[in-house]
Amino acid sequence: MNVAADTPDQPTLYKRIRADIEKRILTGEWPPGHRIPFEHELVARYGCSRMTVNKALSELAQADLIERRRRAGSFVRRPQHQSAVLKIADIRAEITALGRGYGYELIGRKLRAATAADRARLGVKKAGKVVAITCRHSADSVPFAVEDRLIDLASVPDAATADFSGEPPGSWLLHHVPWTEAEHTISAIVADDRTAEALDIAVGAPCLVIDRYTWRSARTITAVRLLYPGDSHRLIARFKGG
Amino acid sequence: MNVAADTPDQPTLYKRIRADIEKRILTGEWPPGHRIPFEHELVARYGCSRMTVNKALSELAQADLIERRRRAGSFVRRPQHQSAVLKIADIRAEITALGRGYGYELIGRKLRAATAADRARLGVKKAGKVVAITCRHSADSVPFAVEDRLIDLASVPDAATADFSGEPPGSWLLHHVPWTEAEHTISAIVADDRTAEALDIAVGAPCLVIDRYTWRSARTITAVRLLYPGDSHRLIARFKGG
DNA sequence: AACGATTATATGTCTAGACATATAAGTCAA
DNA sequence: TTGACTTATATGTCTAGACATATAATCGTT
Repeated sequence: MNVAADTPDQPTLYKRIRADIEKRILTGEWPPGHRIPFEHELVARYGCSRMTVNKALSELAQADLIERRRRAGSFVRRPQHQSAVLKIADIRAEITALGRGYGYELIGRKLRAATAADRARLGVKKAGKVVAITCRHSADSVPFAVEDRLIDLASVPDAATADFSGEPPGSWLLHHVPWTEAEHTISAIVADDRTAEALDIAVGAPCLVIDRYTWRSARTITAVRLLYPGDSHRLIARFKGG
Repeated sequence: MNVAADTPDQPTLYKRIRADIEKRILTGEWPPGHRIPFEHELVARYGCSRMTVNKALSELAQADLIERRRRAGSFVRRPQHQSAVLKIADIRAEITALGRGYGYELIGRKLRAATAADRARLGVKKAGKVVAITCRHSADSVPFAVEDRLIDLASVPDAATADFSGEPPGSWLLHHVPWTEAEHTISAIVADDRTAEALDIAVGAPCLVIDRYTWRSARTITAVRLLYPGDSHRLIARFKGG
């Protein structure tokens, strides 16, 4: 009954069905708009029950490779082309992955009542206290990135007493505030005097900027700006689409 | 039997189970490492069959919110923190989304045998022909981005005769080569003479650079470099993690 | 030709079982 | 204490059905 009973079915059947279809889509054998065989046809082809086929197709639909339409069938989707997965690694992990020695240095730390600028940056309206932190990450003692961060104490009271001289605030927050959401904005600037000195680069040299705004259940946690020397740092994003 | 029989079960049951668990994770009620109720416990709680619970948990595992371990149970995962979804829209879509008028201008187009530099950029070893294109995208007649592209004719023969004077090569490729994979590298540079003139910005002004390398079934299609004025362009990436 | 009602059908969800399998935990011997 | 063996159990996959539902296609009427 099973057409492929002779092949070594190491992966489970539904995974094989999913891989078979994905391959045909990715190689272009089934171009966008092509109708995939109906579930009952795949049931006949693979000699399995409908639930098994359904699981394979559901996962393909979840991955946006196909679109499923009631009564009509399942169709290969037009490539999406707009979303890529961007790896924004922890800076320490990034540096150690390069086989270089990680260094961290706290430059400044202030606890203050939120100024108007602080509130705008955090996107909060109510007055409150914040911690402002400036620090530097280095690779083999060469400046790698400078970090300028604001933490909302209303959301993370523990940050008031935390000691950031030994542990970077990003890492501290990761262990104290689980499951946040964030938005990154990537842009480019040229180094001003302060930035140039902190990164040990020339004034006017290009810098890659990552602004990260983090919240948790609609509550602001932290806003951070990371500045990287533009000629030495790269962000990699991969995607599947068109 | 169904505990929530009184609630309006608009979404299907497995979606409600998934949403219930996701909410507890995202609010921190179930922190990383916490063991989620066993499938048989959820079966009892929701009064449904195991397959329904299993579908909910499988999707949560696929989204990396939980980790499933045989014999041990399902556990809330530590936030990932490294992957964000980056929206890299089609430039025309991006400009029209801003409510501005899109303009396109072909600056140069050459068909030539691949030089050593071309082969390095495309990541191919064999000699062959390529099309090199330089063009500019503008918003309300203001330069928005300059594009410098190489297309491998061995993979896309039609590009040899395509007319790129009216249609941007990115858009043309999208309609002629379905389902590709790509890698983006984002960096920052300062504008040199040529770039400054093309973007109508000052020499030494910061530029955001996106290098996109596209392939299809292990076959190179195109390599493109997009240069944006660094102070006016922003890339946004969203993610769920820590 | 245009519109409204009916029907057929592919997907969406669910059930109540089944056996496979990895592995945590317990057992026992060296 | 350690290592080898056994056992219990939670997940992984699958079946052979079922009914619900959205909608493409058909039919009938104006």
